[in-house]
Amino acid sequence: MNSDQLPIRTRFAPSPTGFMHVGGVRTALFAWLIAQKNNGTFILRIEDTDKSREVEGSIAQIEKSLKWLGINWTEGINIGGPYTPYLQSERLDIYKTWAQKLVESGRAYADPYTQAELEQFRNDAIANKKAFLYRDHRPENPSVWDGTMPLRFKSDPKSYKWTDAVMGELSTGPEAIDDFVLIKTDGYPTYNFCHIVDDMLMQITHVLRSQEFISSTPKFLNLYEAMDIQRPVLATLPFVMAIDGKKKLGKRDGAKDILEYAAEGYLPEAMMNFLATLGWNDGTEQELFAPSELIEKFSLERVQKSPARFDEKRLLWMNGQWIRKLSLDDLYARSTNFWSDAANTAGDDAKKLVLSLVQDRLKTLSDIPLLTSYFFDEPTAEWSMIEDNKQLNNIPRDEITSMLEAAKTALSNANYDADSLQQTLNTLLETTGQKPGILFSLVRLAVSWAPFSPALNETLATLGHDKVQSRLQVAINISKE
RNA sequence: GGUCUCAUCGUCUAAUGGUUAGGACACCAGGUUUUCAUCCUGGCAAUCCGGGUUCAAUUCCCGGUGAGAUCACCA
Repeated sequence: MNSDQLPIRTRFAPSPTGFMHVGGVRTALFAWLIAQKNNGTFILRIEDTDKSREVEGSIAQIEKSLKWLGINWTEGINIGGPYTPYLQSERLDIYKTWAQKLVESGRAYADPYTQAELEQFRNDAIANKKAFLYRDHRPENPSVWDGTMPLRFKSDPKSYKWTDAVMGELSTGPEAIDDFVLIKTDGYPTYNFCHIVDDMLMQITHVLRSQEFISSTPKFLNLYEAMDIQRPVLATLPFVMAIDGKKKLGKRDGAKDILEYAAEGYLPEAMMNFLATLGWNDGTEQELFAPSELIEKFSLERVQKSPARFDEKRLLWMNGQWIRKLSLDDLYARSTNFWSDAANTAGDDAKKLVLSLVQDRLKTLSDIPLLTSYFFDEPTAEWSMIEDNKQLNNIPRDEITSMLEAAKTALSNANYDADSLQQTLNTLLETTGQKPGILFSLVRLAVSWAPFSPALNETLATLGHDKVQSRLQVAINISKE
């Protein structure tokens, strides 16, 4: 807790067991924000000590996810730093050294029992309605640890009170402390042991982790004492819950890969904003925070203690807000992978112009094809759209035809800029004596055959004279059938 | 079962020993010469329950209830 004067160093230390979901990313984000805010260092360490759970390609996936969000590490995997290596499987000698120290100080011993014997102890405890504690079965004269048996921590059960930077005052009784395994028989350390060693050696000042670790914290406190090391600031983050479930968001419960959101056209700014404000706020009524504002304003003290549901509707709204904040050039640069094939045959200027019309209508970048298709592809006329339209469904066919013809004539001589076209359309309203709700609806459908589109004058201007003329002619022909 | 944590609108949250308990998302209704979106206006909607302390409790205390976590040679 006396880490205030030290340079702030935080870490994110995931296991390579698959993709990253929003819960994990939020933990990384908060740790990163603390480091950024304090001009500290954010470290990426990989905890690959369970070979059976390892998933091929996970590390690359984790790196890609963090990079997409803009969470950059300046020390760690693939970068190096003063405490290399940052892959735990390459640090086995280090853990062995520290384990040996515990053996020598009498705080670790070889576990003589088989799995079956352990199982028996456990079952007996359950049968007697007692909590199972390994330390009730400590061997009297443990043999020398040669690596063929698990190495266990010889705990010193006691009550603890400690302060968590998020949760506040926490306490437990001695029952929470047991002799846990430090080194497994495969030679790898357990998380419980190696993260303590690494955090110490890597000079980590703030340890942020998710709520499931709160009940193992007393074990860590006990080990810190046994190893005589000053513990870092501990911060426990509440869970991110699935929106419909009551369980923490996890891969089994349908949590999505963060990169799926990228593929669906969410902006990293929106995702970061959303995750940061899921369980944190700055005390004002501000909802939208740019990354730089988050860095400036974030604090662990204002992190919520209770779990939060992951509300994708709020994320969607936020994404729309962030899309609208982008300059057209920036938006265009980010839209590269989202255009339809037909759109991609058009030039940059054409696409950019269309994009400017739909920017306010986008919730995600993947809405682009749906909102812009008729600018690049000839739409298929669906007369039912006129028959089902509540403004148009009572109008006789011949009147529809004559309106379309009048529009075609008026527009054939128009100047194709938005202002002139609005003039033309207004004049057309007068000459036909129609209400805008009728005439504009009809023309809009005839040139787009889309359920929605930008303002009519802008749509026409963007389509251009030739497309407008030919599409109106198609509509006229159908109206006469 | 043991241990531990949490509890304000449907959701994310603000606030305070005295407020009409505020904002945002979602939803509903109206407005902006068509539609959809944006934008604007309005509406709906919350302090888990019971005791105590107090002139006053959503806020402090205790007890319930509910929810969650953990009890691995996983992290």
